[in-house]
Amino acid sequence: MQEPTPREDAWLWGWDATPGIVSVWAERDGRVLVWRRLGRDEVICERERFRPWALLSTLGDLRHLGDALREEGAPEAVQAKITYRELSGTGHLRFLVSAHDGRVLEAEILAGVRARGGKTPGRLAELGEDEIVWLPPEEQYLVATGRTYFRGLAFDDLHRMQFDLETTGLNAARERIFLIAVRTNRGLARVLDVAESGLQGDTAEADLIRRFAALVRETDPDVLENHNLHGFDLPFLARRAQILKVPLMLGRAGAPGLRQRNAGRGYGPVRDDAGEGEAERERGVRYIIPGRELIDTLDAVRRYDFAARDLPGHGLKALARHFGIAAPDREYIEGAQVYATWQREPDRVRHYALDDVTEAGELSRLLGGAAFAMATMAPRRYERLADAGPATGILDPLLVRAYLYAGEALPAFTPHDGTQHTGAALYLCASGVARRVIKADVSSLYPSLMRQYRIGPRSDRLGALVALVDRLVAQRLAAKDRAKAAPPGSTERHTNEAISAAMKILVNSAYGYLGAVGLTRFADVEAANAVTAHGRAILGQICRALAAEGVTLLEADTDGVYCAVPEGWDEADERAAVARVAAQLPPLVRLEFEGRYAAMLSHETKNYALLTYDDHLILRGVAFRSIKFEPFGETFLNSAVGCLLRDDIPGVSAAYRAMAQAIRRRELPTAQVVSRARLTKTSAQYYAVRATRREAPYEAMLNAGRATWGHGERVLIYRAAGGQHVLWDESRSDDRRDYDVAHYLRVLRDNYAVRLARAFTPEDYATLFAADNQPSLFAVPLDAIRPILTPLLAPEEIR
DNA sequence: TTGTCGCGGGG
DNA sequence: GTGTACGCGACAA
Repeated sequence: MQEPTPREDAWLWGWDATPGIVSVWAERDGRVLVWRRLGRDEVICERERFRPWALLSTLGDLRHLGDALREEGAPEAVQAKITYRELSGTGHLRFLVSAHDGRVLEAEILAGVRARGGKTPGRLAELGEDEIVWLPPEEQYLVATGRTYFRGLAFDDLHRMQFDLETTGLNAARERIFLIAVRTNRGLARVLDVAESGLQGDTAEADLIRRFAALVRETDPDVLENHNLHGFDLPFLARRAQILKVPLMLGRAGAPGLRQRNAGRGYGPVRDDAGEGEAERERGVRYIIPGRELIDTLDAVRRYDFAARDLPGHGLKALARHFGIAAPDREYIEGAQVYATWQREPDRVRHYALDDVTEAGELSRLLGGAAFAMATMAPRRYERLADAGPATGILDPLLVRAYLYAGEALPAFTPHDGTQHTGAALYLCASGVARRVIKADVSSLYPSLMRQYRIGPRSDRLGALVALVDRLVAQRLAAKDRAKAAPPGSTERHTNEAISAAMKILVNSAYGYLGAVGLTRFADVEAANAVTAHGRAILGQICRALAAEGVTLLEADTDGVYCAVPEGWDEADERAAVARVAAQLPPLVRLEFEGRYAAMLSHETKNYALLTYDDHLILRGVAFRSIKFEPFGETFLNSAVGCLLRDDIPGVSAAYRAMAQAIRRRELPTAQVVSRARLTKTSAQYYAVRATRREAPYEAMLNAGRATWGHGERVLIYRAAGGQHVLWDESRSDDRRDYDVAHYLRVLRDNYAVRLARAFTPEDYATLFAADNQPSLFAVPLDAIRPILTPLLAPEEIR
């Protein structure tokens, strides 16, 4: 492999060492404000100028300038209105033009385009991507200077403020803010609310917003953050401030008010859940403030879950519990109950809101490091990198900067030639119960293949994408080693884990970049297909080689294989077999021993249960875990599948009979049979369609005497004897247990017991899950029943 | 039944 | 000046 060169490090990190940049605010005219943190309590704002630039495919549209257009370095260039430089290579976008004032540059290019006839664009942004590269001013500045955010800073050096609004409802047009909790990573924790002011109505809310803005300015954080900040708190705050005519001065410079920027639908920020009659708000608007970065922890959560896929949901409370950051005395209040609780027990709501901001801050520290680390690499604002897709939002800017740094012309977008995109391989090789299971997988298969076979975009003359992947992989390994060597909980460890996470995201998006035709400049479907073809071949090779080692294949998916090893093997044997298979693979494709399990229930592709050697049950896939499951079903599945994998077959049957009996005798509390529903129709909408189609959640509302409800309300319902739908109130102390026994017995059988069907012959299954307590006369004794494993696919069939 | 759209979050 | 995934439920055909 090639030695690292300074050039490739400049591609990845930029080249200017200016430390401590925490925010950049640039104007089209070439003025830029740069905030730099020099110490814990010192932030300076530097006023600078940069030379706005654009990259054009032709100088034709600037010919009208005559002598006012000069080549860079020419003697007359100093007085020239616009200068240019022709980049090397064969790329399409080859003229780097610049001016003292970006508005002049824009005006002259537009004048030329209009003079050419045909188009009369009002803004450069309307020109085609094959005619021009015209970045937002901050990015022009960062690309041209080689600077990035946060050099020399650790994540905890940032001054981060979390704030959380408590409101009377979700609709900013008619509901109010009555409380704002504020917290920083430096120990501030404060609740501002309307009660403490003694004011009422508009005056109280306006006063609250003013006090909040004053606290932000006084505290002067670098970052404002919260969970769903862009989707709720900022738009709500902006709307209330507008309605109440309160100047909202939250930034470090400029006029009051939040400015908007467009953002795609991907992160779904602003949507008005107002219900009918309410003006639809534009989707995909985000807010920007000079001098402070606005960070939404929901973005970090989505990015994390994109790879990890192990989150129970994306709500703050569930996340905090999942990551173990919820305090033991955490106050919980249902969203819809917050205001009512405030009127009765204000201190509970204050506690609750402080718990919210505390968890948001912890969550940010836990998952926000990757975006922080990306901001030390890519030439974009931190807040943009925090919500950007890794391919179009990060790799693309890195490549554009790399080409300009190399003085190389950029290619035009590759047109879509209709080539079909081909995908990964997925095989279910056997279903049922297997023992002594191991998982072997290739970490980062696709980028490894890109590196191994030097597969990059055809138009990438510099080979920059594959070079970036090389550097990212090497430096990620180094960061992982540094993290491991650092003490747990230390800044050193956190920083290096964040770098590693960021690099992993970028490495894994390199393949997606290739396939994103029309979205990324260097997209190349054929290259992407070459990668997946190699991937399918490698998976097949791994499967056949493992089978030759004597193991039984269970499931193979993209880059990993579950299989069962023969009786008598110990862990050393397992590792040795995987190592022998790994040795047959190309050097950069690293097959790893990922885990070993006592047993596995293979149900369908991507749906299985595993029992670890320390007796933990892992359920994967919608067949085994879903938010829709009734609690009793979840309980039953856990115990029945647990018994199955522990080889306690009578236990499986006992779990079923016990649950059936608990339902039949109504020993099961009603809370165990409720299911969750979200009311997506308002009461009026439901009345309109009720005649044609009745739906359980709404019928439950009506039966409970609730004639009206809002959009988005979450309810718990169950089916009562006689088929009536009933609303379940968690806070109710009495429990009549009037649920529909026959219905829930069917649910137990058809939705839950059926998940174990692959583990048995049909006869044995019927015996184990007999409808009554008396197994049929012909049935075998329970302890004679053995689980089965059914082969579905021979190793030779995996190609 | 099958296909398409829209959601995930916040009070 | 953006742009995502994936699996699911709701709704329409």
